[in-house]
Amino acid sequence: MENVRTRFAPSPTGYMHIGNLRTCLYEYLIARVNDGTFVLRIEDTDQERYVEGAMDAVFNTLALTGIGFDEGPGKEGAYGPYIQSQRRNLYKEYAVKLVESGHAYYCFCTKERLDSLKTGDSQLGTSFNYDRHCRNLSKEEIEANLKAGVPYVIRQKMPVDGTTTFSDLVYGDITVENKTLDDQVLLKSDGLPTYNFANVVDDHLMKITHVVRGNEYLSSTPKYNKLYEAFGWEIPTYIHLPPIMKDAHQKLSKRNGDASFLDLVDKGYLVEAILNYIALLGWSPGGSEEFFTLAELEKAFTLDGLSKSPAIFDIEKLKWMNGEYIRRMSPKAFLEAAKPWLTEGLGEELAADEAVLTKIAGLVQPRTVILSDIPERISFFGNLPDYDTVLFCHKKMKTDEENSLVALKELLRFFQNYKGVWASNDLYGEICGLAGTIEMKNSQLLWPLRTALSGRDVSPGGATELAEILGQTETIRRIEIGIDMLGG
RNA sequence: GGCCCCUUGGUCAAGAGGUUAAGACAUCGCCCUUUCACGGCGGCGACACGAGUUCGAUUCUCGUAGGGGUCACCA
Repeated sequence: MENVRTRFAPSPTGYMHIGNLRTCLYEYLIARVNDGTFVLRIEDTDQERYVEGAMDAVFNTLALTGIGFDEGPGKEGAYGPYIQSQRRNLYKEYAVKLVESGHAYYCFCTKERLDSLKTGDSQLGTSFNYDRHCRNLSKEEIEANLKAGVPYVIRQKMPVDGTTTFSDLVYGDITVENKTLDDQVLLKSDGLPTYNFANVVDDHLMKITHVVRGNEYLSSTPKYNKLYEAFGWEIPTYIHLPPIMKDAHQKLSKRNGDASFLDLVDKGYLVEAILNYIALLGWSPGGSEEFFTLAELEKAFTLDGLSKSPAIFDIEKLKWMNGEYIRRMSPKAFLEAAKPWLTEGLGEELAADEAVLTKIAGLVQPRTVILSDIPERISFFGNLPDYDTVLFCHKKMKTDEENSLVALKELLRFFQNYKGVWASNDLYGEICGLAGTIEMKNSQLLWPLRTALSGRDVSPGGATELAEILGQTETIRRIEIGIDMLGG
């Protein structure tokens, strides 16, 4: 089999959103699974829409995800350059070739004429198609216009009747009537190619075998095929992907911050989890295994698992998967990843204590869904928040303000005299023992303790786990505060 | 509006003529438990509709409805 070559061809007009990334991922995987080549090509022929920094976003995203390209900017292969603006002089030659072979023609129509055609059409409620005014100009007219320097574009000459059928790997065979095909512009009056034209020329020149893109291109694909045929080039395999939706009606858009890959990373989603989740949006591995690393996807990916219908981006499932990835990390890896967030929650000073940091990380790891949850949940370690004494009342724990006060007084005495090992398990055992001797339920000591230590209705870890981290002095101080608040 | 595409629970999705129509997320309940979370067990919940083909259609065909895409000298 010939060498499979796929390409990711972003235009630098904004950041990478989840939909772009998924397309990129699939293109990469199709190459990998076939031992093929993955090419990165930057399509920047529209100078007006160019966005500063957009190229960096592409490179950063690829670097972060581990999706490596085999050829592209900075990694020249045999078919460069890989930035379209650096190929600008290449396309005209091909457009002219098409004119000569009778598959395209010069068009001298003015913008004004085209505009009036359009408004006429929209009044009729029909779609706009160029009226082919210049399609049959005489040789003399063309020569004269060119000589006089009249601005022109080159248009593709579409067949007037018959049908065109193309084959897509996910959508099957699709047939359209040729009369619906517009004589589209190939070369703009500035001498640069349109996207559709540059795409075909570049894909051919770069020997792309599998064209993977969003299904919004489904309706222009017949025009592509006519171009390939006109040149006598081999038509690539098409793989059109359904969109990723924000809800039932709207595609994920660049406007929405959540749709940006880099934003999700900033919010504390793990790169691996995002990649794994989006791989599953529009592709099914067949079995029931849902967890795939990039390396595993490179082996497991199959074209027949691709779906035709749009998928809604479900942040809830991503969250779940992110939590799973976090729980599967080694404590060391988690500490590493969570460090900035832990520091934010604890403050520089407390976070500098490696032992404390490690313990808190241990408490927080099984409870974390996204990293950005962390700071808020652990801030009480550094500063006891103001809290209301109703927190001491818990029906199931059988506590109220009255018996909580009793409990805290007992606990204060206990901690003041405690000489044993300052570790959660030891403390837990001792406190349960104490409960027995003063005839209270374990929970009637533990709940008030946890409340006094955290000032929160929920905390990552139980009473003695918090005490272990807080240390004896701080534990005593917080119990005294609790007693004070309960009017003791 | 023309043309093209899509349609299995709230969401992602298996299934490709005969299944009690998988699984996952979410949700609900129970258990575990020093709060929360984790974990375990269980519940609720779907083939858009109508014809046709067939002994039999979620699965094939045609319509209808709903949704999406596309109709630029943008990509």
